[in-house]
Order: sequence, then structure tokens, then C-alpha cells
Amino acid sequence: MNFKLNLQKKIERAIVGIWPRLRENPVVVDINHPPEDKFGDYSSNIAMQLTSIAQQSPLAIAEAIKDKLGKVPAINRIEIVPPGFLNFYLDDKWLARQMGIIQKEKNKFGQSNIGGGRRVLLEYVSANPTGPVTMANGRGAFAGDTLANIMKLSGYTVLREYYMNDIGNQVNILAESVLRRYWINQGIKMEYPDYCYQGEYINDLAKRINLPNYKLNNIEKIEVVRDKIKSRILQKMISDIKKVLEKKLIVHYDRWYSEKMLYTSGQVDQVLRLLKGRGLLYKFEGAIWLKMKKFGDSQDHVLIKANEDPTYFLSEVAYLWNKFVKRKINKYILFVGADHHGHAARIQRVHRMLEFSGTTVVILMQMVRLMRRGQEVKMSKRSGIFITLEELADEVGLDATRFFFLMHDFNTHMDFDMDLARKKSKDNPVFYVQYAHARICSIMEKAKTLAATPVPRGANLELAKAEKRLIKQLIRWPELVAEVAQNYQVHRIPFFAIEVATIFHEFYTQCQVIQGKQYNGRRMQLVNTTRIVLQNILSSMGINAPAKM
RNA sequence: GCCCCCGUAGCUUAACGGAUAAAGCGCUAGCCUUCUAAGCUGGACAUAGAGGUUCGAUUCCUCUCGGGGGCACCA
Repeated sequence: MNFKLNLQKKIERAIVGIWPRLRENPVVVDINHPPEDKFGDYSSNIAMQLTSIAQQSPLAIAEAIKDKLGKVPAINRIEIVPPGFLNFYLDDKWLARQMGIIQKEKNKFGQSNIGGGRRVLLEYVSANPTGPVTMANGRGAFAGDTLANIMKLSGYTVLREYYMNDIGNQVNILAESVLRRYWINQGIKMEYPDYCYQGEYINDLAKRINLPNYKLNNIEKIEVVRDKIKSRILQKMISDIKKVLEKKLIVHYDRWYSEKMLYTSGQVDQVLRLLKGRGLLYKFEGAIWLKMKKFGDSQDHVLIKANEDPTYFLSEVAYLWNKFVKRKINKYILFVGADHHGHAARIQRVHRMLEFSGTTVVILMQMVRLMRRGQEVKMSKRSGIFITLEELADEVGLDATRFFFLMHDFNTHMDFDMDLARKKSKDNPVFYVQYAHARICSIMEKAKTLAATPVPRGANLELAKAEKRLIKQLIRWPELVAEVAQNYQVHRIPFFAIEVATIFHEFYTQCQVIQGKQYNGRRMQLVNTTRIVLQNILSSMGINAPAKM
């Protein structure tokens, strides 16, 4: 059930009916929600866009479309307004019927098949396993989780992945940091150099390991011991990250993809052979380079260093290949911080260069600034100055944290004010939305023992203004789901939730549901459908819908 | 130097090129002997600046000014 999409298709058919040649180059029919009732419930301005094609005035075009559209059951009136708007007014009886549909579909209300089963892989967070997930990862974690839900609802086959950078020098440094801390804790006098990670979590890891078989006889041996234990330490770190994300923050993954595995499985070599076969590699100053300049990049990039170590970029090319060629992904959506934007362009260039089918979408999320007492707190994982996402969720509450991160457009830099976060958590809009749900549950609980007044039908049907507004808002949920699945604007979901709550609260103050020993049957139905939709919205964001507050 | 993002109310943010720029916080005037006042109703306050494209620009283009972030044989 997606009214807007259906209307869109009907208008498109009408247009092709009038101008058959537009079948080849269909115009995009745009439908929006006008600001006030007097402009209708839905509106299209398509006529203006057709003026040059049709060589007629927008008003004449709008009239032609209106005639060709004929009778649409849901619409009781179509109005044409200069310069060429087609304004649609919904029929009350049709609106009332939608409640029954929502009640029948329940948690399926909002589903569609616009994805057509296409395989989409979402990669989010993928923070280096050299420390805990920090506040800076919050955007990606919650947005990725939410978009995955939305795309599932929209009929995509969704794979959620965390790419673990589990090789490279950073793993050595992690292991050395923990090792040194461990020995220092054992009372052995040794330095703790600057290149080691400074956070308190290193000490936590050190306390959790026990290395009776590794005695330090000689400081030169540190690398030998490090290499023997580094995979153990890495595993501990990764399992900590998994636990926090999955159990604490309720951010789900289908697969934790190992960078190392790309090498051990031979996929990197396979990709190198492919690149070589296409003549895209060359050797310069001992290193192996990928020719990217002739594909529009400002420079070529090293895949294998002169010392024969592979670069991070190489495994990334292999990972991209793995997704599109080996696993036949149709769409790859990567959430990264804006500090990786150079790399975002590069990965898309590789996609074009190797002519993979499907699309690579990189969602750049602008930085989150942490504010404390009006000052920005600079965070750095290496220096140990950061706030973990877990701490933040503990302090502010998970629902409020999720809502806050989701509320912002990825393109905007957002400030997270720690002083306000604690104080204002009660004022967080998430509570406003949850409160609407709690009120609904309370009404339903109270009505359990009461009798219903008959539901008026047919000619007796008359919806109050607040009731109509509410139903109109509820039927937009499937439209929103479909739109977000296509434009990834996850922040529109919390805003939509706030709108639903606002309209419900209005309805609540204007329309009494329970009167004395009876309740109004139709209004109870509306309350119930609102509950269903609110639950669907909140669950898409991974936020609770409490029965009591 | 080159590249990316952002400048909207006192603050934090909305608005797929559409109609009267929308919310929350803060400020302010009201509403609880009826379903949860974490609510509702009203008021004051904003598109950084200058051009351009368009029937129509917060949105697209150019420039200026301001803020953030990138430009490795690091990951």
C-alpha cells in the first residue's frame, strides 16, 4: 500500500496516453505534500515541466492530465491551480478504510517490493580494531542499522557487514601496547612509548591476559613475544567491539569480514592478476602502482610497497572485487566519516575502472564535535582522549542516543553537547514520540473492560479534522520507507515520527475516545492503527515503544 | 596550493527546485473535578553577502566572507 507511488504511476500512464512519444523518455512525476489543506492532500507540479515538450500552457496540460486520469477511487476531487499544479483531495470513506488495511498488515505495513530482491551490502562502522567504538562512530552505527531495516522492508536482500582491518602494523602496535602495559603491571621496569595507544582500555586488556610462559629476559625480544600473542589480543579487542555493538547498542551485523582473509583465501592475488592482465599496473621505484591518473584521479596509487608489503588500498580493491564479482552484490553502500572522503572518491573510481556491474554508494558523514562547557573536546583514539559510544549510551540512554544521531542529515556537522545531553535527555524528542505510544497503550488498557459504540459507516461516516489528519499522516509511512530506501535520507524517519506524535497528541486533546462506560469504536480503531504505525517507525530505528512512561 | 562538507530564529537542527521556511530548547500568555500536563493552544525571533539560471531558489551555478575536514610506499 503506497498511495503516492500508485498515484505517480497513474499520472505517468495518463501522460503517456496523451503524448505516446514520452514512453521512451518518461518524465519524472513529482508529487509532494502541500503545506496546507487548501492546497489538497497531494499535489503534482508536473504540468510546468511539460510545457516545452507539449508546446502548451501548463494549465491546459494539467487539464489534459486530469481528464485522462479519470476516476481514482481514493480521490474525491482534483483541483487545478496556476501556474499548473494538480491538487488532489482524498476521500473520507477511502481514508477510513485505510485503518482496516493497516490493522490487517500490522508490522508489515510499510513493506514494499521496490528492491525486487536485489542484493545490497551495507558496510558501517568498520572502525579499526585498535580500540573501542567511539562516539564518532555513532552516526554510522545507527544510520547503517536503520537503513538496513528500511531496505529490508523495501524488498532488498540485505547484507550487513563490518570490515575488520585485522592486519598491518596497527595490530602490532596494539599488541605491543598491551604487552608493555602487562609487563609494567607485573612490576617490570620498561618504557611506554608515545607510538603506543594511550587509552585506558589498553590497561583493561592487559589485566585480562595472563602470560606466564613469556618472561622478558631481553627487551629486544618484545617483538618476538608480541608476534606470538598478537592474534589473541586482537581477538579480544574484536570480541569486545562485537559485544558492545550487538548486545549493548543493538546494532546488528550479518558478517564480520576479515581483511586478512582476503589474503589467506588468495583473493588478493587473484585481483592482482586481473589488474595485471588489464595492463593497469606498473613498477616504479620498487613499488607496484595502480594506474588511476588516466581514469581521472590526480595521482596513481601504490598497491605494493617497495618493501613488498601490501597497502591498505590493495585489500580494499580486493574487497570491492569480492563484493561485486565473487558475491554478485548489486549495490554496495558504505558509510564513512568525512575524513575519508578522498578515499571515497578513489573507491568509486576503482568501481568504474574495473567496470563492475551494480553501484557503489559512499555515504559521507560529517564529523561529530563533542562539546563540553561550550568548548570543543578534540578526540583522538591514539592519545586516549575519547568518549566511547557505550559511555554515551549509558549516560544519555540508548533510545535517546539513537534518535539524536539519526535526526541529523549526514551532510551537516553535528555538535554533541555533553552538558546538555544529560540535562536535556528528558526533553529529547524521542520521549515525545514514545509518550504518544504510551498514551495509546493506556487508552487501550482502559477500554479493555468497556463496550464499544457502533462504528458509523457509509453515509453516517464523518471524520473529525484531527482524525483525518492523523489517518493521512499514517498512510504516508510506506511512502517514506520507499523514499528512504532510495535516497538514504535516514534522518527523515525521526522527523516523521515526531510529526505522527504531534498529530496524535492533537487528536488526543481534541477527540475523546472513552466516554463514560463506552468507547468510540472508530476512534479506538484509529488509536490502534496509530499504535501499529508508531511501533513500525520506532522499530525501524531500533527504538523501544514503551507501554508506560 | 588542490579537493570535499557546512553557514537557516538566542542555541541545536528540518524543508526530494514548489505554495505562508518547520520543530525542539530557551523567552512569553493561557489550558488539568473527562482517556498519562513528558501534553495542548497562542505570541516574539531566521535563509552569511553579492550576482546568475527558473514561472518559482534555503535547495542549482559563479564569486566573496566565515567554520570544519581531507590531500602518504599510514590504516
